[in-house]
Amino acid sequence: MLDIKLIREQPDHVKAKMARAGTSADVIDRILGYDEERRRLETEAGGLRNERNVGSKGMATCKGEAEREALKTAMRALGDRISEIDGRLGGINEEQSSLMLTLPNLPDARVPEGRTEAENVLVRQVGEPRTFDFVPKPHWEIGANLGILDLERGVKISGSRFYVLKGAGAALQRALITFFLDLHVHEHGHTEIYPPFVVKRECLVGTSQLPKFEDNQYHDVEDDLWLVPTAEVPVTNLHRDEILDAHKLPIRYVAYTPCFRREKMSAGRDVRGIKRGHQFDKVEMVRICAPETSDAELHSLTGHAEEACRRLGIPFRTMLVCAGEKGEFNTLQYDIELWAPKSKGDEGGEWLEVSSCSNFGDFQARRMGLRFRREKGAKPEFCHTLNGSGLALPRVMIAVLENYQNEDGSVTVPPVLRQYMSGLERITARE
RNA sequence: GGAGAGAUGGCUGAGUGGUCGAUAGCGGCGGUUUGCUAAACCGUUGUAGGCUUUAUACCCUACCCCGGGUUCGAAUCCCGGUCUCUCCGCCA
Repeated sequence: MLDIKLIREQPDHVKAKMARAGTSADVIDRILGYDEERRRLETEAGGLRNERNVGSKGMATCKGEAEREALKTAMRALGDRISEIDGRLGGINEEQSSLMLTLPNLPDARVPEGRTEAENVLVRQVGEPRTFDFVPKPHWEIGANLGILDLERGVKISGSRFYVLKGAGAALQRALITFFLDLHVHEHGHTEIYPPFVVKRECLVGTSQLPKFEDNQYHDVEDDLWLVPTAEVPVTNLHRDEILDAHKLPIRYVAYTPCFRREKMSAGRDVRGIKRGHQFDKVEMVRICAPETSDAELHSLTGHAEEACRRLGIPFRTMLVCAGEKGEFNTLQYDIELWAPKSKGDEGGEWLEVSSCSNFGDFQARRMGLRFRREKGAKPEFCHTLNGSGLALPRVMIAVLENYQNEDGSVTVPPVLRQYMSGLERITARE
């Protein structure tokens, strides 16, 4: 959420920045209209309340009965006017705040211009795609041949875009999760969190999935609980409505959770394999910090995600995401992509997005009342929040299977994962 | 799931219709005293909006879990909800 004062004082600046991501400026004018009306009514109601408070105090020390009745009548009239104004105020507040909740964030000046993925800017690439001396297979074939990935039975029990991992496939996923957690906890200084996998509505509002992306969420209507689409939601909301001591910042959390997404919009896209499903596992890093350190935090966060890729020994590249492609609620976003040589089947390989590292500035913090205090007696200020995957599992699985495949159909286990797989060096077909 | 109790400032805990943003204690902060520490004493100590103003000053308003209601007036009375605790039942 943006600061209403900023909108009020620099509307043209706000409009110009929002235009970069293709957002219309009309909504700003509507908000300003509501804001002006709101403040006018609040001032009016405040004055009337003051009048009533003074009058009511006089009531206790009133002398004559006639005077008392007259005062009572006058106060009752005042009360009626106040409730009338409050009624209008309630409506206006609701209109204004629901508009405020739909506004995007203002992009950082470093966000490149552009509408599509093609306009993202390459920041760095590490490693070169492997050249094969045999014809490599896509992961769905590798997985099926090894008996570690069962797409058909996933569909049978849960519907399209669900899959089953089996044997060494399930173990590989578990190894990746543990590897990522250990890396970010023991070497990158994060505290591990195990959060609930369902949250209240207000949490989704806090991190901005609601109201905008309601149709992408799995929602239990009976208890109004929502399956988390990412660990970002429960973990960032851990400190909602809190005022943190400055010396506790930055807070660095890492959490493994499954993620649930309807992905209604993308029917027909990325249908082959396990690239895009309704349920996937992810290890997510979340940071809460003071405003002046969030840029450094974003870069360390991105570096930590890159390190996970580096240790897997798979080529990756880091992209600075352009205005039209980045998440509309962050200020700056880096995507990290792992090379997958046959992910598009006969069309060949592609860079798979396995992490998205974003700085949200105070946007989420405002929505969830997440503040900190620099020192005793100082005014509370909004924190900055960030998050980034470290990493998203199915796509890492794709990259591992496709990059580490051998001519005989087996898959070499990346050295860094072997300690998490009872020393297994190679996944081969089994009964 | 059943029965009962409760929710008040950073914490503990008073307050049952007006003089209550709220007694008191603890903690915190400032000060006095003081070889040091401790103790004692004095003072101070919430959030947000109106509101960027020379000023974190003054003033006004709201907030005692949340939402409604009664009333001239609600922390206090009534209704609904949420959460917590105790006991019982059930269960990884």
